[in-house]
Amino acid sequence: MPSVAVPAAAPEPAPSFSPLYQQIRTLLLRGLQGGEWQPGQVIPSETELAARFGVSQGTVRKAIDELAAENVLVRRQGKGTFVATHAEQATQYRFLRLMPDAGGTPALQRRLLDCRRMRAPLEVARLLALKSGEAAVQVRRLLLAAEGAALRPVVLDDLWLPGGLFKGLTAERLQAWRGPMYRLFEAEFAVHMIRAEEKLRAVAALGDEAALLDVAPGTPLLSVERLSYTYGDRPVELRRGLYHTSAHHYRNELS
Amino acid sequence: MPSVAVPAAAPEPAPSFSPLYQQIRTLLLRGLQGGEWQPGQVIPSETELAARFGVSQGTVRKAIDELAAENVLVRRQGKGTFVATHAEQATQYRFLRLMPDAGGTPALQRRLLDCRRMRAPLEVARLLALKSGEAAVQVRRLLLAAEGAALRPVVLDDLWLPGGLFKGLTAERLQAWRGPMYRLFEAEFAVHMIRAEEKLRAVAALGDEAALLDVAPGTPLLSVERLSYTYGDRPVELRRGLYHTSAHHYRNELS
DNA sequence: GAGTGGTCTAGACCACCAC
DNA sequence: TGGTGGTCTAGACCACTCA
Repeated sequence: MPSVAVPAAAPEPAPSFSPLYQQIRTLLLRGLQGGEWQPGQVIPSETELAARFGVSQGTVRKAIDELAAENVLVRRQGKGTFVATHAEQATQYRFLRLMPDAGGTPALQRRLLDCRRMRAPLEVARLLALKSGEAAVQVRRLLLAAEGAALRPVVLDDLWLPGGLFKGLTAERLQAWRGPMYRLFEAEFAVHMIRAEEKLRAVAALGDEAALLDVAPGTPLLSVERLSYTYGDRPVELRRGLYHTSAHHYRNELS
Repeated sequence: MPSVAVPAAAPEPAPSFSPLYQQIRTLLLRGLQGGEWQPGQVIPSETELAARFGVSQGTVRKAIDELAAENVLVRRQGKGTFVATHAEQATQYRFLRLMPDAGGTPALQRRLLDCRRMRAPLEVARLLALKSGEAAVQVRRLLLAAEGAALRPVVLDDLWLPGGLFKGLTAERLQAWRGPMYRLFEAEFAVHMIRAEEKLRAVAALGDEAALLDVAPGTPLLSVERLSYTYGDRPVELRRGLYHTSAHHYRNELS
């Protein structure tokens, strides 16, 4: 008779069982979401977290393992575990899968075209989970690749951001910023993109798009619609990119 | 003087240190490559493998964890660990990222257009690491989606396979096969695709492609060039798909 | 040399599955 | 009821980093 089997009132009724390390994972995410640890900073050591949460170091390790696999945390042997950031060279264009056909790394320049506040269009509001009529910031920009001596436009990006989160985002602010846009969002607006979903399709370049990308109207372009999420699966950016794929391609790995 | 610092001839000179669990991982991969365990079958239990390799169960577990993360193995609690296969419903179109805009699952029908043996074209030979002049099998087929009562072509696939591996692959064989093509490759030719790399771009439909996809010439199509690999990073399939993305899109997740 | 993550072990117990 | 993977622990030792 190993178990006494008393069906006493369970303290956790419906959601039932969840492994300890998953609970620790949730606590870590809560700390990240609450800003207890900032992007680029170290979090406490595994031993310290284990003591704080009252579990063994191995359990904390498993929680961190998962977050590291999702690129939310980054382990560095001998140094500690860090909050992922879009600041570092290696992860600068973490979400950009565009590659030059010739090989090598992208090396793109930016050109800001527009930045304005507006009422979120219906579709944008729906995808960003905004109330109808809520404010949004729209940004339009070009990415250009050096081709010999000339600069050739390759990507035309249109972004929509929740106005409430991005108070004070202006063209001047964007213009002055050196570095990846997502880094600006982290540093100035405490918005940290941790994952994204993309929908790709082939479309024909329209008049104004064609002009900006310096292609003939009707040229096939790769349309990349991206919805980016922060902690808690909250959508915080809608981006529609048009990629001119004559000398570049979108790279993906499947397994 | 804790270390004696005798620069004796090291037993493992250059590649140096490799964790035990990585070595176990390699041994497991070797077993898979050698056909010791077939797709869909169970591999021995963690305890048994631990005994066989002379390590602890936890070390085997970590090796299996990695292979499971790469979709090479599949864990099933209470049942065992299985070799991944393209046979099961859930993983039937493991490498196909095409989704209907309306939502839901693809539900596509196939139509074989062509299957012939030929000398591998230069570019194909290069990508598949074939010797120049070596035989290749070329397959062309359509995928069609039900749209109301009608069937609309959505994908035009062109495949090239190494002739040496796919002896006896004929149009009749393909025609008669019910189920995913990758499952046929597993079952009849012992070729197991475990990962793939894709390059996407937008292109204009050419005359014959347009006709087959039932679109006007010049229509933008999503070109998906896929190189699939089996164990040991050996390329075994080159596939070029043209996706008509008016009612479907290519879905991707970033993190 | 102190502190961090990385590896490895051994053993206990739980949840799921099949017989 | 027995076997499987899943969780959790505790402790040892290694490799890397930095002062």
